[in-house]
Amino acid sequence: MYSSELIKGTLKTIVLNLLKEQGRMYGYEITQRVKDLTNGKIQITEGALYPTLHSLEKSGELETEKEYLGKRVRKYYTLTEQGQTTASQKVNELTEFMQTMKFLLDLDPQLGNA
Amino acid sequence: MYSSELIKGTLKTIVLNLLKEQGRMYGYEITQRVKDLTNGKIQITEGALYPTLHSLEKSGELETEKEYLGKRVRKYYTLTEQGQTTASQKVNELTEFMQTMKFLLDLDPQLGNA
DNA sequence: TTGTATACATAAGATTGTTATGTATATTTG
DNA sequence: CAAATATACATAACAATCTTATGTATACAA
Repeated sequence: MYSSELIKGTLKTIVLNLLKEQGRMYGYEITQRVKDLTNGKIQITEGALYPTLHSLEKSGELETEKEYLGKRVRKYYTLTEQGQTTASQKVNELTEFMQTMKFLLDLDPQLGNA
Repeated sequence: MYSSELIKGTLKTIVLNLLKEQGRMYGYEITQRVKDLTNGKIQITEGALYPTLHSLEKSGELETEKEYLGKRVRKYYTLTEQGQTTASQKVNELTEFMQTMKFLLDLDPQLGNA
């Protein structure tokens, strides 16, 4: 598990990117998928995820449809067109940021990028 | 300039690493060095830096000596032994986190690490 | 002499996470 | 079958950490 400060600021990007690749997911599924994909190293808490999903929906990046499994409810999220654009931008920004950080930490001196 | 959320959680690592490489720096110098090294893409604000330096000093990672240039004061920071250990740990953690994030964002599918 | 740079510091406010709690159904296990 | 665990949503109190604004003070450039 990584110290939680690191995850700050990347959560929206993770969610948007996952939805871009998977097409349609519900909240709980996102937490499990991220946990699986990272061998438990990144664990999104529900207290962080649900407010983030609501916020992304409010700002027009996501739309929802409810589905009923027997009596239980699931809220599926999909990217809007705007959300697709935002997803790409966020991923690009994070990628560039990580390259800059690598350079700053002298981990990839040969790259010479900044 | 990167959106500021991304910098959250990496500031301590940046500072500790810089001091590890440079040996001795003062606050303002750190802001300028980071700005230069990243072509202005990462700009540490003083409102973020000084509290961080004070916190790192309080927790025993840094020690200070004052220097006077005429009438002006400068506070030079150096890593303690504990600070050197912390610096390495933080850099390692951030590096691993970035690899995990890369994998999660599917930027390096061939690596297969997580 | 006025603006910009250097150099420190702190406080109010915003953002975004953790931890705790709540509700409710479904499934597994002793 | 009862109890624990997993699924699935949600929100609130609290904490950490950043931005923005403000303050003090000296040095230098236009």
